[in-house]
Amino acid sequence: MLNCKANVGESKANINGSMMDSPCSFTNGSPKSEVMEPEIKNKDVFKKRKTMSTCTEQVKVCLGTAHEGSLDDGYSWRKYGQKDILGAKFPRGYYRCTYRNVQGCLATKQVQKSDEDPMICEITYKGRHTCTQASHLNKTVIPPSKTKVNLLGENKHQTHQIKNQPRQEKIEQQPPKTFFTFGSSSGLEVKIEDIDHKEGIFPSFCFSSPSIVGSENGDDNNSSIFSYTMIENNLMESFSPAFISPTTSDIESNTFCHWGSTGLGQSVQSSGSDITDIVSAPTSVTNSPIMDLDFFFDKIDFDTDFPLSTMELCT
DNA sequence: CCTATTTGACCGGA
DNA sequence: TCCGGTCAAATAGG
Repeated sequence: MLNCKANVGESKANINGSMMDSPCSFTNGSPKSEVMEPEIKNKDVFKKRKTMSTCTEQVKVCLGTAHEGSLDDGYSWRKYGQKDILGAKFPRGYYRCTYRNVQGCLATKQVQKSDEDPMICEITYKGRHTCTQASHLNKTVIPPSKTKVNLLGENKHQTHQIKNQPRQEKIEQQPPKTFFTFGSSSGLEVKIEDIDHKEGIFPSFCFSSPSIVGSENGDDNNSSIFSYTMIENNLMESFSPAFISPTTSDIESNTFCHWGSTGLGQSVQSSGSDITDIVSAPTSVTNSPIMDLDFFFDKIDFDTDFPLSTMELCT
């Protein structure tokens, strides 16, 4: 955990410059540890409310024709409640990590459909995964054949959003500092915003579906900027192995993004700080040298600058 | 039988 | 008192 903090600090990845203000309290040995220990002695206080709101991450996901169950961030979740929220058209679902009891993982998430667009799910993550989920590691790299990712830095409140909005490529007002863009104009757009904290709690997202190749929508992605192949062969090679390899020996996933496939193009937007966060964690574990991602991301605009030859590799 | 989901009740902060 | 979050019994599914 100290590493976590240290990395956050060192990784100048914090474009916003506010990362050091993070209230994230996931610090080993901290008396304020959020770990909720079962209060066996006193059953009356069993339902004592947790206070782990310091680390949250909000994500908006457009489901398209899929249902929310198909959303897969790489972790296993178990639903423990559903609640009608005042002023919201749709009930909010409450999920906790499947391994809560087994491994004491306190990660939770809330899923609620957007009022404005039922196709959009707002997912709020709370807490950090302390579990080690094999499924998470296994699912790491199953990207769609053609994707377009948009990772952009946000200055406002580091909120993560994930969206699938074919009609709007970008809705941010702030000039993006860095971004990838996977997927076509008709694809799934994923926007990630980090609201309350400066650490990436969930460094990766996986929108997986059984159909990856030859999906009914596969032909719609001809306009994709680059494909997974391209990412793997070109983009990812630009990073240290510790960063890109989902199969490294470390338990903590070193993967940056998970791409499953819905058969639709997908795009991901993430703040640069998150990218750094993602990188930082594995770095602290592996001690592997890692390149300066800020430099990297600041230099690249995948929408326009990626070599055409690379695109051709993807076809 | 085991695990996951549903759903009404309960808790407690605002 | 309201309402969001959680619990846990009932239920469903493999």
